[in-house]
Amino acid sequence: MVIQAETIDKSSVIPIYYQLFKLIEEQIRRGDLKPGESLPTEHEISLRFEISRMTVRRAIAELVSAGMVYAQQGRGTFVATPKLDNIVFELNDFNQEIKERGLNCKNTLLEAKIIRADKELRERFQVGEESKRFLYFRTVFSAEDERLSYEVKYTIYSKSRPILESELKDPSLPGLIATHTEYVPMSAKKVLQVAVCTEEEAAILGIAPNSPVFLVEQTIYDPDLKPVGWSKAVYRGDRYKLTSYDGWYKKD
Amino acid sequence: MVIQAETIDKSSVIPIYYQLFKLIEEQIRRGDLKPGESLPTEHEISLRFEISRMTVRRAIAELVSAGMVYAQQGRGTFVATPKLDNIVFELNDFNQEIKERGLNCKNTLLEAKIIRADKELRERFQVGEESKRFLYFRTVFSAEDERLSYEVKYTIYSKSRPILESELKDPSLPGLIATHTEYVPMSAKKVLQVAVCTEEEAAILGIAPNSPVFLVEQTIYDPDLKPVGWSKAVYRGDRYKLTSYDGWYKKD
DNA sequence: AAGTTTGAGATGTATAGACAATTACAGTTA
DNA sequence: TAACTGTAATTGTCTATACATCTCAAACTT
Repeated sequence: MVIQAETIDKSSVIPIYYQLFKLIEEQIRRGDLKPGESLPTEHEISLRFEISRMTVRRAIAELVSAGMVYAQQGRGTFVATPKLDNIVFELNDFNQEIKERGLNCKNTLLEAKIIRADKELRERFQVGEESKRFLYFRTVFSAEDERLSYEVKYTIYSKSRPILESELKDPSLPGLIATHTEYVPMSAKKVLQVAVCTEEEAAILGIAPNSPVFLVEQTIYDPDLKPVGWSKAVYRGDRYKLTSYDGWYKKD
Repeated sequence: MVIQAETIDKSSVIPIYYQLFKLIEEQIRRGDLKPGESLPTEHEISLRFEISRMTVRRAIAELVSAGMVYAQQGRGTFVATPKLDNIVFELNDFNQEIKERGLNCKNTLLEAKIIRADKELRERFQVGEESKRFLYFRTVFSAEDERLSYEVKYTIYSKSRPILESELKDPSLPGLIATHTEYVPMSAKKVLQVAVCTEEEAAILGIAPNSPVFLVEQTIYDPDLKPVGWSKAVYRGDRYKLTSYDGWYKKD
């Protein structure tokens, strides 16, 4: 991994740490630095640009606080996986807390197949007639043998790869996109609504038809903001709630 | 403003900057340092605790990033005003976007009265038999003459003040607490759930009974984490949705 | 073969000092 | 009086250095 030296101007009015921050940020966004990859060590960077290690640390601190990298004492600094898992309101992964509680939970693959694109799907993905096929997944999330949510996912079919059950360990839409397509999931838009469930959803989740549910529609974008994945998830209204804390006492 | 020196232990395994951070945070929470007030200068703090100015800056940087203080070059560092309006997911004010769109919207006071505390209410506010009375509000929010949400609010009755219609310009729970009680709203806990509306709620909102709705329960706390307000709001499921953007491209 | 120790390399904390940039204010000048 | 000027105070940036702490792997011991 090479960071180019000529892009830092020590005589500029723009602080050096900020220039370095922007430089590394750019590399990550371009994909020159991929998630999981390590940055050069602080020592290396300070030598390459002939700046103090403290200044390098200041730049890295900004990246850490932006959530783009994480540092591990004794190991190094690494590019973070874009946090589609959210801090904001735990919307990203409704199931995060359940998993953290150590409950016996699992994802089950109900169906996975290649489908022909229809007009609606092509519009959603902003693609023309040339994209004929999509991948289609149906999964169920359950904890303690109780089905809690049901999700339908679509992504563009661009790699002919068998769909392995084992991959369902990360059945998230970004995970599936990374595994089964050539696209890089980079950002997400999520819309949360309330709804009453359909007959089909009620049957799958084992609840009464027309029960209230959370409905989360998610669109995943690649670095060029092209939509590369779409999903619709239904969460049992009697099993999920979202809690948020505001103000200065957040952590207590 | 005095920060006490004996509370920093330079030989502790806990970093000095963190001890200082906690110390100042505590002062702000206690109200020893009030919003708008200035902190001692970095130089003063470094002298008082006999630590380096860079270490002081590190502590202050944490406070800045936590949003508790803000620094102005050439002037000083000041305690920030707590923000109960949230950025996280616009949950704080479901109606914020509607208001920003410039729609013709208003809050209507349906009812405001003093009520006797029952057991449930006393438990919710963690008060004993001595607190006999509470304030009770019922309000409706509407836009373009359509009723969109309905909210019930409770707060401790501690000031005998007439309830003025004009005050309903800020009918938020923190606003009502600040106006009608001696308490200072400092933080909030919100729980979002889905539900089907009751007959009463359906009648008020002009929707069918058992329609799906967002249900937001909010508890407001004072600086001592004592609950000083509670509300329950119902939002029409067919009129509200929450959108969030995640990932690194958020700003683009 | 399995466990232990050691050391190199990485990030974390802390210091002391220099200079830059901004603000506020007092003093000077037109 | 009004505008300008300079100076002190304050935060912002940057350096160079020292040592602490953690990780990993190689070397060593049992």
